[in-house]
Amino acid sequence: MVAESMAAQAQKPRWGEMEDEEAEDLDFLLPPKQVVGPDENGIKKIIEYKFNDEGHKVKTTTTIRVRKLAEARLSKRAIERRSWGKFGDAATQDAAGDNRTNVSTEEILLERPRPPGSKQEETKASGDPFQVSKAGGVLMVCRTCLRKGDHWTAQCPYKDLAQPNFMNKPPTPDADKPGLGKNTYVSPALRDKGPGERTPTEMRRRNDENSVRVSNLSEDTREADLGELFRPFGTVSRTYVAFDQKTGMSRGFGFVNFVSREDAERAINKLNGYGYDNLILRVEWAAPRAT
DNA sequence: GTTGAGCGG
Repeated sequence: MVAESMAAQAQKPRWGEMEDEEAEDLDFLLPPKQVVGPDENGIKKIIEYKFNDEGHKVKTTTTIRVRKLAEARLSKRAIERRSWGKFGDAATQDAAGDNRTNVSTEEILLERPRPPGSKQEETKASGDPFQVSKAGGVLMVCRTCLRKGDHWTAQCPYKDLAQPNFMNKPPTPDADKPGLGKNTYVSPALRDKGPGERTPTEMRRRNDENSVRVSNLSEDTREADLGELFRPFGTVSRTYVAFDQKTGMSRGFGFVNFVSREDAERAINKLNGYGYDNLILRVEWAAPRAT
């Protein structure tokens, strides 16, 4: 049965193979292909024999110039490296058992994966940290200074303090913290700070004073673009593009905050009226945000 | 003409 089908196949070759088989048979009668060179000038000759349409034997000589290593822009070091043996993991693994290439399963969060307002992410019932902490007895954690059980964010003593002098001279609202007697040495890093708390310097506060408003943005301008545009003028602490809550479309304006007011001023002077994405940018000091 | 999100007991 098996032999029969094999015999049938041998007698009746598939049409796609016919030409190849024919050629193979004829090639057997021809002199073998010769390759000469390449010589020191990179000249390589290939001599082949074929049958033309009339069945006559034809000799074909092909001359090609092979690129020398130097022409391929390989440095001497690179040429030398070609003779090295494999090392590292590659020395003990063949191509089949290659585990040097991995597919990453890491989650990469996109900047704006969906328009805001569309309900897709549901907070799991047990996933809310505040629900858990309430049940666990931890009541208040201030988001500004991370102090626990002391005050809420809105009542944080640091909340309304002015930024520059404040950083040089930290206030001491909690001098009576347990374990921090007045005569005990406390390292500068931990001064006026309990475990898990933020020093005033660590607290990130928005600095609206150096806030620059940018308007007439094209609708595909994103925060990263604003960063690139304004970074040359100085350290940018924050960029923001206003998006419509419902449509997710840009509202055509945004804000850039600078660490230094002077940098912000230079950016305003240079970029106001600047052409960007076929639009004329408007750059000015931002008014204090509405409550 | 157009000025920002989050934030609770």
